[in-house]
Amino acid sequence: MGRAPCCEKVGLKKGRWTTEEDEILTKYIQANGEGSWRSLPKNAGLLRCGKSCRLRWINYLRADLKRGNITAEEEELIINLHATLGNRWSLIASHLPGRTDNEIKNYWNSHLSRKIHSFRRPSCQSLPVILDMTKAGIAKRKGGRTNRWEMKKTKSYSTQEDDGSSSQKTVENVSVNEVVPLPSTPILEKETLSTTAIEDRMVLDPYGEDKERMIPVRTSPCQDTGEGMLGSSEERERLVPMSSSGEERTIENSMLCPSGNAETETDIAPFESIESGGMLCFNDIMDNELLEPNGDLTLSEWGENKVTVNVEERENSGILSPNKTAANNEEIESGNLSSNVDCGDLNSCSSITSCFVDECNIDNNLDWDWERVVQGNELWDEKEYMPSWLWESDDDGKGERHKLEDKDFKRQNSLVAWLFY
DNA sequence: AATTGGGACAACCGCCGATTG
DNA sequence: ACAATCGGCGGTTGTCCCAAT
Repeated sequence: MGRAPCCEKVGLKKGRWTTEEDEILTKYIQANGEGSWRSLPKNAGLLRCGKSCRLRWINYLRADLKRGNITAEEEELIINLHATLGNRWSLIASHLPGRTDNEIKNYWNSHLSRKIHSFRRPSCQSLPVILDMTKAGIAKRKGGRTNRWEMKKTKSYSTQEDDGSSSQKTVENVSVNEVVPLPSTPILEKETLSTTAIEDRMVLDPYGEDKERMIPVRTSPCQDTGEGMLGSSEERERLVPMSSSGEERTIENSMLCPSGNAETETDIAPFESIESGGMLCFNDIMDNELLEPNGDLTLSEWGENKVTVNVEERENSGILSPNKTAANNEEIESGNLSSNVDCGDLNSCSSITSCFVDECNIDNNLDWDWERVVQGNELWDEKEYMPSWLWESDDDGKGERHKLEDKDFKRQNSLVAWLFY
């Protein structure tokens, strides 16, 4: 039996709120307090749904709301929190006084996700995605209007350049036809995902009592200096999980990326990373995609070593406890990860750092060769308009991890569909 | 000056968990 | 134990505005 609608929909006004309505609602709540949203419109004399009233009050009429643009500090915090919490906007908002979940969500979708998108790095070659739209045969635009966000960004940030902190955010000489990564973004990520953020995540760990867990902080493979979100590589190395006995357990960098080392893989680090921070890396996705019908998880990790792990065995062995599995499922079902096409836009992924950056071995000394990036443009397979990086090997040979068998052609297609639609 | 395309964001929708009777 | 209700959340849509053509 379906739920009754929250209110009678007939005769109710929809759309933008007028100042008169705002006044009525504000006065009513000031007089009677929040709550009883269902009956509020009737009592207040508003032709609005109770939910609509609540939303209007929470998002715009509350006195404690902060007005104005998101500051750099807030943006930093949002990025940090999103990396940890995923799309839990209300949780993120709770860390930003005066900001609402809706506001943050909109800001993320319109500003930050774009940044992340434009900085998406497709392979271990540390190449950002450069889509030659004319080659790819997509998104042919009529007009030549400059990307508005770029304009706004340039306009808005240029005024801040004086203090030297934001000059990195200005984009210059950007060719219209190319999605060129913002040179600033690595710095941005490096700055924003600092060790302070790690501490925050530790606090935020919903499984705080589980000492076996460690909040994984994914190091951006986009760092060209080896300094990732954690800062220096030494800092990353220091970040090792502690068992309940206080004994260090080394998981190399498997939290960030499976290393291909069998011993490391038994730690199933990527799965821990899922539940700890709601973060899923590319391999998580791949792993899900490659889940065999019999429950075996085929992990063609990083090439040569194809490791098959039976989920049941893992659970029994305590590597992945049932509740952890449940957590995984929850994450997956809740949309943080969907192995089907519904996931669609990468915006929907739980984490900026999890969706598309982590198929890379972070130990790679990442070099951003911008010239090559612009000139090379080899990411699309011209024959099929498919991004060849998905399964073509990296030049160091490790890249075979993404090279699927020919017989898996259907999977390739489904994976591509999942990634791009 | 009109048209067009797209960004920003306010608002809506549907689902879910908690609470209540 | 069950159904109804409520509040809250996240995803999506609709509308407004603006710059480019």
